Amino acid sequence: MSVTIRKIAKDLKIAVSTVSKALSDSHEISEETKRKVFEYARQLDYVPNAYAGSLKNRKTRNIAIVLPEVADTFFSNAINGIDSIAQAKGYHVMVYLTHESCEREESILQELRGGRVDGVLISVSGGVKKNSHIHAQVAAEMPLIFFDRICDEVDTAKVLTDDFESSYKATNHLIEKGCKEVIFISAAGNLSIINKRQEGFIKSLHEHGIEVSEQHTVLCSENENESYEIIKNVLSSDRKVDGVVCSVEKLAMQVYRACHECKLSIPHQVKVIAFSNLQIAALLAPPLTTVMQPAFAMGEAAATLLFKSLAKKIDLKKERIVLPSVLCERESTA
Amino acid sequence: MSVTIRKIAKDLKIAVSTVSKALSDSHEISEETKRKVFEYARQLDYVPNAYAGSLKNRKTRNIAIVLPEVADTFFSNAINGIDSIAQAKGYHVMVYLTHESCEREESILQELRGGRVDGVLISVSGGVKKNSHIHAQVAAEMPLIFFDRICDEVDTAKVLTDDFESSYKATNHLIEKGCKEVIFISAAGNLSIINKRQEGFIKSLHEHGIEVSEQHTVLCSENENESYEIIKNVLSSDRKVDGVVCSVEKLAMQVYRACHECKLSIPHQVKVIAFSNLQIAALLAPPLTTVMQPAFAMGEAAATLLFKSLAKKIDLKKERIVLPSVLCERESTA
DNA sequence: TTTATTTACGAAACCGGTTTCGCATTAATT
DNA sequence: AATTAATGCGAAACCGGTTTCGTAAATAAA
Repeated sequence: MSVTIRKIAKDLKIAVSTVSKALSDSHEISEETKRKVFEYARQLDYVPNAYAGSLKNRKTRNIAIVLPEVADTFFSNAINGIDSIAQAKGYHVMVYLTHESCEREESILQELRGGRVDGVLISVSGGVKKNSHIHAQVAAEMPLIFFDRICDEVDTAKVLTDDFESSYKATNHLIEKGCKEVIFISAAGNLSIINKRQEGFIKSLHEHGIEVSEQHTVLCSENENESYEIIKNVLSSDRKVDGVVCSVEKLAMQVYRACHECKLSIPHQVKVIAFSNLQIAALLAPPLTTVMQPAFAMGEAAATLLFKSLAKKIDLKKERIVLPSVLCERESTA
Repeated sequence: MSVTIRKIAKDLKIAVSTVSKALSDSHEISEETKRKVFEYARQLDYVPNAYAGSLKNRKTRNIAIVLPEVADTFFSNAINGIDSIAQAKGYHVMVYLTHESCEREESILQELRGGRVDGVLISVSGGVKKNSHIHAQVAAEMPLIFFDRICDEVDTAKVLTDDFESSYKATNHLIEKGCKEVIFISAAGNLSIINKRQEGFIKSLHEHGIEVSEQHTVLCSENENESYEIIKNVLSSDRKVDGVVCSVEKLAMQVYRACHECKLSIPHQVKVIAFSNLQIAALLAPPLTTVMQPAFAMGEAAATLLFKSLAKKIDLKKERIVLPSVLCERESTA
């Protein structure tokens, strides 16, 4: 049995409401009484029940982060950014992993409608089924903010990077370095950010007078080894691919593996650039040129929007924040 | 206003308790009534309030993970392991980052006593202040389980790896590969796992007839660049260090940086082995020999213990699970 | 037929806070 | 001195569920 305000009230022979008001430092209560209550509460090591009050005022001081996975530098840094703001505001963070499953994402969002949290920050899964209706439904009942992997159809706040431009620049970079046969690889799924990146890639090809075909975009799998095999096949084909834009961090590893396996030298035979936030990119063999997203700042921005919304200071529907990515040139594209 | 059982009761002209029982499929309620209630609930898209019931039965179906950081492969994999079990059991996961600060850890644990969660999984911070009394206090009120970074003084369940043995083997490995001047580097903090690893290191030196001095163990900093400088100084000194055991993943990066900077060839001049779960260790220049901890399995084990405890099936005080680490030999120690 | 038991449901307490409102007592105003 | 306002506190409702207990009607046993 933990200590409650009723016990304090009983022991001090005062009303429950008096204790409650005293603890919240209400002006209705005399300094004398407050002192007594605070003193006794401290003595009993009173910790208020986190959810008792949440029934009445509908505030849990919990927020949810819904994302595909945590073992990815972008996401873990984003969590860090969100957490830094949440901790400062005295909020608690719940983490939900979808593992790219739409079904899971759907059931998670469904559950979140039960008032377990005050708001949701989400980076949508890359599964097949579309569940934007669920997103919209949740957003109608509580603040919901997209970060990075957004859902265009849902009318709420979004925090993202300049995917189109940065992918365009990344592709330009490869071509300027002399690549003739560039490919764009992505994992399965129908993600807006990947589409944007692919569009940027295509724009670059167009501008360099390259005729774009389906062969230029390679669709990998969610499974690492499958992706590896697909990449190996493409690289070892007689197309003589000499440039790869990896739209996601995970695939960069498989490209490296494939190049090692096929005895293709990076950057001499194949140049590689990847969207990645890996800190150790500089220590790879060879150091990997990356498009680094401002993951921490995006997390901060998304969380800040959420708390402003909770304080009724803004209308989420009007918010859209775009932060720039940074191209870090290294030896893999030298 | 979300829909509540009271609204359902009112609309259906039956009692609140009837609705509650019907929804929980109680035998007290006729199939006929249950059907009506379920039907209407589905129609209104009823989602029960997550915390209303938690007041009465003291179950939130939330668990907390308290750990130093999330941008570390060990921790992110451990979270994955925990989450996999939690999701299966229908529990929700709250994540708390301490950033190695004891003060933060203390205030987090203090807050958790307010019944926000049903149990805690913790990997303690490496700060200076000792706060095992808080751990003990929390453990007295609710299930608390240590994983990896344990707190010996607190009498509750612990899930860890064979730190002593694996460090002993790692050091043996270096010496067998011909290293004469081996050092052990660790970050600041007073962690049991680091102490164990250091003891294993020292045992190996002893057994190989090496006289152990303070010089053999190098204390780095929490700050990356400070650590880098410290490591660089040691490696470039006239001691001719030719073997490094990194007790934490983060430091391996700094060792690589330092070797590159000082033009020390790995493994020819310096051999490096690190406690690390990095998947891309094999892609570093050169591939890094690692002691891999079973992070996912440890998370699973810890979560499983927690849920057994919540089901009153076990006494946490008697539980202690030790999982073996695996030495992955690569070129950095060739 | 009478009594015992089961079935199906309702009323109300309860969990631990917050908040509204009412009522003394004291202080200020006329 | 009489009226008004402010102060300090208590009783009780409330949030949205669960759970206990009581009871009327239907069924079974005596």
